[in-house]
Amino acid sequence: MNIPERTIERLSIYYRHLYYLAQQGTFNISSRSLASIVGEKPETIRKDLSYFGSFGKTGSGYVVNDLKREIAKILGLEQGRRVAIVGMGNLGLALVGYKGFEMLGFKIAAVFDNSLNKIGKKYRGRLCHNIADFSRIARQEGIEMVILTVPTEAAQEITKLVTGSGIKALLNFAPVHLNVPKDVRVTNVDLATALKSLSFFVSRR
Amino acid sequence: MNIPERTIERLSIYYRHLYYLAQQGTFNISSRSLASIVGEKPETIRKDLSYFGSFGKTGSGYVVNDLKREIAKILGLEQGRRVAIVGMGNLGLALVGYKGFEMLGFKIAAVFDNSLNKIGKKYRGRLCHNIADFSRIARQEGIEMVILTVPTEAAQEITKLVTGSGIKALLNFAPVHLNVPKDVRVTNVDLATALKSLSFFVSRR
DNA sequence: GCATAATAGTGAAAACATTCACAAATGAAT
DNA sequence: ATTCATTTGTGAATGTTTTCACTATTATGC
Repeated sequence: MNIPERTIERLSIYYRHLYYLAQQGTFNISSRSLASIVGEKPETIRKDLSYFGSFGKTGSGYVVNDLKREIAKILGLEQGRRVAIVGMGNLGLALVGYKGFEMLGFKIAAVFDNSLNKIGKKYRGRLCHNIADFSRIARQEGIEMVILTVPTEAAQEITKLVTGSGIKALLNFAPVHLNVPKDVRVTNVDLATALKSLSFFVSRR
Repeated sequence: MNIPERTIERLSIYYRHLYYLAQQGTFNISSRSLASIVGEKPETIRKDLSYFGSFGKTGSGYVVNDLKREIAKILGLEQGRRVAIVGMGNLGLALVGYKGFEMLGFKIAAVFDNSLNKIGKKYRGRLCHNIADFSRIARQEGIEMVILTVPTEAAQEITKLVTGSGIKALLNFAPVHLNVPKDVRVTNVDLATALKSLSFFVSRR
């Protein structure tokens, strides 16, 4: 069966809210209530979950902790994935300090740059490595995913280096389309694009 | 006619690449070449454009500058929209310095925070205002869109303040679903979610 | 224990988005 | 001038995602 991409995105969102709910001690939740929290429709949530199994109980809904665990399993969050950030500019720096990542089971295990000003310095307790050493250190640290916050001009070249070292998942903040081998997954986060899309809706009001 | 949401997102991406192409002096481009640059199919590009008119010329493709201008018109980028950033934490700070915004016709006209440590300070040349004065300053500065980089706990409350001042477009970085009046548009950028979605694809390899 | 309300799960229908495939127009080459 | 290659724009076909609507199950109140 083919699982819609949007389903995966939504599962991530459900996960986060289940995390909050668990924290504040909520035991049970119906698809209806969860829907109103996450801003979706109840049937969307039920359908999304149905791709992976059936986790609820007719009449009373879902057990928050169980559902949270199931989604973690689906998304592969249980193993505490190890992530590297490449590019210690403003954005990279902001992301090293972003609590959301660690909270959800990601471990920022290494950071890289190519500038001599930055290599050897510590950023929130993490030693900045020379990007030239990526391959060795990535292996050593068990890096599985890379967050790319390098300047646009450098993005493609560094992508080549990184995928050449066996990385199969990239979160790319540079506003370019990266050419990668077929088995590598890229997710683009394009801040200016998000803003431009919004602008369209401002215009047509 | 109903324009697909993805079409709008893609137009933004086309726009940026047309901008680059224009800068480097490219005069003409076919849907085929543009497609390979932006990572889409040629017919997707043509279909996307067809919702708004017909801008190409059979046999020779599109004039880069003209198409760029047309898309700018569609997305409402021509008027140099004025944007405020609310929340001068790490992420807000990184975004004030993000060149992509200004380059594409957005003007970061004001920044806000609620902390006395930050109010009155300058961030990349912009005076940080007290969030309590939002309404007045937004009117004064002609703010149309807000980038929200406040802590999760504060996001809903500040959204209320901001929409209460007549703002109709929000780019939200806080990982919550914001409740807003029907005529307000919210785009969520959720960094941890993007990473989690990627994680799924790492798992299933 | 029974009636009523709440709720999950899910095929089927509807809505939405992409891709195909081709006609018509243009450009280039000779 | 004619042929051939290129390319757009677009209906139609296909594929994908969401929503509907219903069944079956569980919980609750009396």
